Amino acid sequence: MNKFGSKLRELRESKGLLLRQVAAYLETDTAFVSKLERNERKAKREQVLQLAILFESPPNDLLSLWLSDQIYELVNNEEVAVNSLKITLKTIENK
Amino acid sequence: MNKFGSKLRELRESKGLLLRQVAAYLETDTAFVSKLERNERKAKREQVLQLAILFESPPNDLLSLWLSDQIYELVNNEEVAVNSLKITLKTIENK
DNA sequence: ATATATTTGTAAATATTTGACAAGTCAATA
DNA sequence: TATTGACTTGTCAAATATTTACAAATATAT
Repeated sequence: MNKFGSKLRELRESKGLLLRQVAAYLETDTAFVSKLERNERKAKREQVLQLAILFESPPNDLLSLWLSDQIYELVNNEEVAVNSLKITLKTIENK
Repeated sequence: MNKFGSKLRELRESKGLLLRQVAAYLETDTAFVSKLERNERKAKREQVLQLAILFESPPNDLLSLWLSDQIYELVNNEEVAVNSLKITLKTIENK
């Protein structure tokens, strides 16, 4: 769904930061950050890492949500979504 | 990896078809089909369905491999790949 | 009402993907 | 060894998609 964006908003609000402060940190505008939070735009991998630093959050936690959103976006609507995910998991887990 | 392309080649060879015959069926050229088989090009969803008909193979089987390749391509290289896949699975399975 | 924060819309710039073709390799065999 | 047929590789312009920055709209708070 929008796990990454929701987390971002949660972290931002818990720190009492404004969109424009996060935007400045990422060297972009508030519209972009707003869109990140509502999953209307996709963050670059590098931006996820920067945000992890800003929010003192484990990078892999944010990366997992960020990647998961992308996977969801890819497989969502496909009847074979679950099956395909399982195939991929097996493939990866068997190195 | 290249599950879809490998399956395609396997099916094509088992039917004794030439690349150009499959290409004609898909209204494209042999180079494109060759690239599909070697995962150098991505088939359109519609082409997967056409191929399922040509090879009398269950559409969902081919679609699963086709989608799985795309998921793999997306998460491959990411340390958090497995974790992200599991998150996505849970999200989808809980409807 | 004003000021500040956030969201929405969009046009131009960028980037990515596609499709079609030409030229290449390879293997079989005349 | 020349030819043929099957497949692979490389290129590149056209078609698509994505990104970006900005302006405008809306919402929230004082």
